[in-house]
Amino acid sequence: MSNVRVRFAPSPTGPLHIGGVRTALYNYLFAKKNGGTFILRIEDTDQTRYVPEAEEYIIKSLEWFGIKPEEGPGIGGDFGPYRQSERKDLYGQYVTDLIEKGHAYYCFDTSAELTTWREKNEAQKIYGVKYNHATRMEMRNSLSLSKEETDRLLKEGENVTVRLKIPTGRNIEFEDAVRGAVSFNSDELDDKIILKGDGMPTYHLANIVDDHLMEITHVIRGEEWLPSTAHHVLMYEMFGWTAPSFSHLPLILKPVGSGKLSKRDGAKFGFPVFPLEWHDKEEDKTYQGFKEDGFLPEAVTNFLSLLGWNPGTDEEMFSLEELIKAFDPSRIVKSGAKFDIDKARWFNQQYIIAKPNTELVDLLLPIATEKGFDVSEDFMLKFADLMKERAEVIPDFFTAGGFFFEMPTEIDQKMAKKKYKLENRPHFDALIESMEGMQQFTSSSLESVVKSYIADNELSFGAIMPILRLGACGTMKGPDLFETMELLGKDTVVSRMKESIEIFSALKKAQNG
RNA sequence: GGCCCGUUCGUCUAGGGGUUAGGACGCCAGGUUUUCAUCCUGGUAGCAGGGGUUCAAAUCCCCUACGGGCUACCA
Repeated sequence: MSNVRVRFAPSPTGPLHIGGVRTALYNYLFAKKNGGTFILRIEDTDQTRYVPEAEEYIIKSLEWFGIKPEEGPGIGGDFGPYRQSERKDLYGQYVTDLIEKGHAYYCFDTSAELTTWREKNEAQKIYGVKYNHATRMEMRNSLSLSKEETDRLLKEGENVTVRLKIPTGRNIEFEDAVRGAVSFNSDELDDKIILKGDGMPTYHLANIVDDHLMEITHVIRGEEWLPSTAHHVLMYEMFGWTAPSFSHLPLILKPVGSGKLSKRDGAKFGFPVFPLEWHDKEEDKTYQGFKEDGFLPEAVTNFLSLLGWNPGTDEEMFSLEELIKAFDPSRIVKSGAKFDIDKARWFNQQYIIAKPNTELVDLLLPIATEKGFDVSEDFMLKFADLMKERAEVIPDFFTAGGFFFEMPTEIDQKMAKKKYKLENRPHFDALIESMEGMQQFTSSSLESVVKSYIADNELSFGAIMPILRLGACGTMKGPDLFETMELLGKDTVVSRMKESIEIFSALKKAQNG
């Protein structure tokens, strides 16, 4: 029995984005690989940025991918509650502990004062001024103020925060499982706030306390946390706790340009950055998710797993189960990866092709119904089979295979003019007549009827086949013509052909003047 | 500005002293298919730059450049 315990700890400030999904995925894979436990913890300590729908969205998204937490809000577990807001009362004693040990101190500066202070410094071209060993005595806190003054201010109780007292002259070194040794000079670190004016802990405190209390053994999170890990390591030391192992994941970057992938990039580049649809109330805007854009969850996890990790072999098709077997955190890449939607689409196509037709129908039938097409499950089964190799995403079935449901209003006129010869009209009329007379309208009988007609009349395939396709489908692109016709059915094919031949003839006559 | 992390085809990556620097996506060409797609074959294209160390450097060291992250009473 392994005691590996990892957590995915998102902040419910909005929809989970694709980078978050990958972080969750790697945590999940690592836990499963080691027979450990994967925990979901909601870090909702920032009440100003809290978005009520976000938590449910996060849970639903993970569910869609098949990433199941064993402990978490709504799931339970022995280490709950799993929402930090519900753990609020628990953090106080740890703050007191740090203050008593002389590792933390009270501050009375208001945020407005701090802002003014920073601006004043910036005006003198001093950028990124820090609240630290060099400046703390100029500020209003329990270190710089007299005991009486401190007590008085504490009694008033307004604007009281608690900061970490970072020791000077320390070299803080820790081993990152992805990056190796990382070191910081403690003189460069700021005295981070650990308890806010509203009584809520900041990420830094809550995270360390909860990771300790929940017995987290491995912290796998985004690279944006690397700099503050120095603080975290120091805090473990101050508390006298053993720090977990740290792995900092490379960031997922924009496909072009620079910077990490953001919410707006989806709209900008025309691909989703969220798993599921998200309605942003503030902007009154709806963002499509991977699901709505017709991606399969298993394709997305496969693609995402390879963005910043590789198995060390040439293999790249991995189900979630196979990923668990293959996952090795030591093979996580150090540098950021640009999001490549083309590759994501390729993966999706591979998964569509491999997916059983019945499962495809589960996805396709509701869409067909929504579009107002009255079709049977059996029809959709055959449709899925014929179209699956032609779809990168689910909607492609309907854009590329729309003619299975209705004759396109826009037919490929250019091709019709090129391939249709007026003198062949009698042949098409004859072919339509033979089709009408067929008992069995199957692809094989259709094939023999058409092919023997072509042979008997010493015609070329090129003179007949394209027109048959165009006449029945309106487009040159599609699955095997005879199988397509079989699925379309005799009545549809015959009536479409009759109409089309008239149109083609008219087109040709107009062209000839 | 400061601190930290990074840099191999356009993109994702393998390769960690001796390799014709490998694979995948994309793109191009050919084959298969009466079309399209799938599939198959081939091609295209890369070690950021400069110094060291070494018989030998993509690989180890240093510098530079570039990219990224952090620098909030946000996570």
